[in-house]
Order: sequence, then structure tokens, then C-alpha cells
Amino acid sequence: MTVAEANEFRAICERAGVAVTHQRQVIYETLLDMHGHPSPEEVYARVREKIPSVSLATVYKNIHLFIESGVFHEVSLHHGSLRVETNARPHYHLVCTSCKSITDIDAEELGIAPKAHKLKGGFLAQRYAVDVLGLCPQCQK
Amino acid sequence: MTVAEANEFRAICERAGVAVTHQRQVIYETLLDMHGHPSPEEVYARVREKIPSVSLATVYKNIHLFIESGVFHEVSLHHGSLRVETNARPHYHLVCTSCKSITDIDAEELGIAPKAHKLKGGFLAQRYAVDVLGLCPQCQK
DNA sequence: CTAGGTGCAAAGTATTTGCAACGCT
DNA sequence: AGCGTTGCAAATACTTTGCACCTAG
Repeated sequence: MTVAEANEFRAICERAGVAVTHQRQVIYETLLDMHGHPSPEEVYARVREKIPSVSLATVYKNIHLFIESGVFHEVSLHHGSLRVETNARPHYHLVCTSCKSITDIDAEELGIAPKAHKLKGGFLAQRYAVDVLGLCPQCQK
Repeated sequence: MTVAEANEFRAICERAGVAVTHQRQVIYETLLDMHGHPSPEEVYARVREKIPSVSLATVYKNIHLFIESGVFHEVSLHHGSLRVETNARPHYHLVCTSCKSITDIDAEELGIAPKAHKLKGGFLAQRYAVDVLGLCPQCQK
């Protein structure tokens, strides 16, 4: 970990009002080093190389702490359980980051039209799934 | 269930090459009736009103069958486990519907810019999370 | 010194699977 | 009749929690 990263980490902990612990620091460092979209288990495996006695629970607790502090994000805000999309119209979702509620919004109303085409890199795009993240009227109060 | 819906349901089963069972039909009907984004437990609760002896496993099996057949969609393709977003740049995801892999794509490359504004209905939009659903180069073969 | 952090094990939630009985086709 | 489907219970996967000990501030 560079000196700049270490200072950044101390600033993060101060902002969040939490202690600067060794485990916390190694987990932060590990996340910075990992590309892709690691799961807690994957992070745990990597952290173990540096701190063999670390527990999975500690990894979970600290990942949540970082996410709550806005240091990292979750790939999906609704990964808890399978949800079925029963609305057949082309539409997207308004997702409240506070209460996690999901409301539908028509695709055309948002002004983002789905279009099938080939992207550079060779990925064949078929449709878009757009989550508009923000605050619902209730949670703005 | 209307006659049209019953015919539609038979057509769906024929296309998928599966049997037309009472449980399957009631689950389909229930999903059509439900608005929002029901979880398997919620569907189970409703189906139980019609078929008290139904099991949760049957509800799961049939929801998956409908999703695989393209009759309904999943709200999120990556709800299995928590994934940490370690990429700090504004970007979106290319999600392969076949192998579930996730690749990053820069926001500007896709031409969808995040913009903070208030939507009608009072929702305060802060940022977009866009999944481009399609097929990765590997899975197109 | 003491509030918060850690590790461990147990509990909790979400989902899948093996299997015998059952019902479409 | 034969194979897919169902219900049940057990298994698995993922995540959280309670608690005694430890450590940063």
C-alpha cells in the first residue's frame, strides 16, 4: 500500500468515525487491488493470504462498512432474493438507495431507448436494464 | 383466468416442451395478476390460497422454468451474492445472459450520461446503473 | 481505561436437490 | 405405460448475530 493510499484510508476511517485497524486496512487494500466484481468469499480468500486468522464475518462487516460510507458500491442493489419481473412493457426501475423500493418507469419517459447492436469488443447487446438510483419522495424528507 | 390466457398458457408450455399441470397454470396466472416485483415467497403465499398443498420448491422450479423460457424476466441477473464494485470510474455493465459474466464499459462509450434531476412523481434521480444485456463473444458461438 | 473491533460458532435466510408418489400425454 | 412433475425433507449457499476476548484511541 502506498503512502497516499494509507493516508486516504485514514481519512476514510475518520470520516466514517471508525477505528483504523489492521484487518480493515488490509481489506481496503485488497479491494483496491482486485479488479472485476469480487464476492465476499473471494475477498476473504485474498485477505487470508496476509492475515490467515481473519474471519469471513469480519470481511462481511467491513465490506458493508465501506459500502455504507460510499467508498465502494454494490454491483446490484437488489441481490437479496430472486424477484420476478411481471411487467411486460419496456420499462426501467427507479430504485431508492435509502428504502430499496423499486418503482417502474416507462422506457420512453426516461428517454433511453433499447437498441440491439454489436459493441466493440464483440458483445452483442440485446436490451438495456436501467436502474435510476436516487431517493423516493418519502425518503427525501 | 380468461380463455385467451389459458390458450396462451398452453402455447407457452408447448413451446417449452413441458406438461400443462394445474400447479404450473396457477403459478402462471398468479404471476400475471401480481404487480410489482414479487419474490418466490410472495408468489408461494398467493398460490397457496388456491392450492394449499403446493410446495415452495414447486414455485421455485416453475418460476425458473418461466424465466428460462423467456415468459418472465428476473429483475436482477446477479442477485446470488453480494458483489463489490471496485471500479471508481463512471461505467456500466455488459451482462451476458448466457454465462452471467459481467464486463465494464465506460459510460461515455455507451453514450448514456448520468444526470441528476427530479422526475415526475417526485423521485430524485442521482445516478444511473445500466446493464446492457446480451451475449458475450464466447456465448455467441 | 473503554468503546468499538475481531474470531468463532451458531443461527438465520434463500435456494436447490434427492426421492417416492402421482398425473399428463 | 412412461416420463415429467410434485411434495417433502434434507442439503447447500450466503449472510448475520451473540458473545468473550482483544486493541486503538
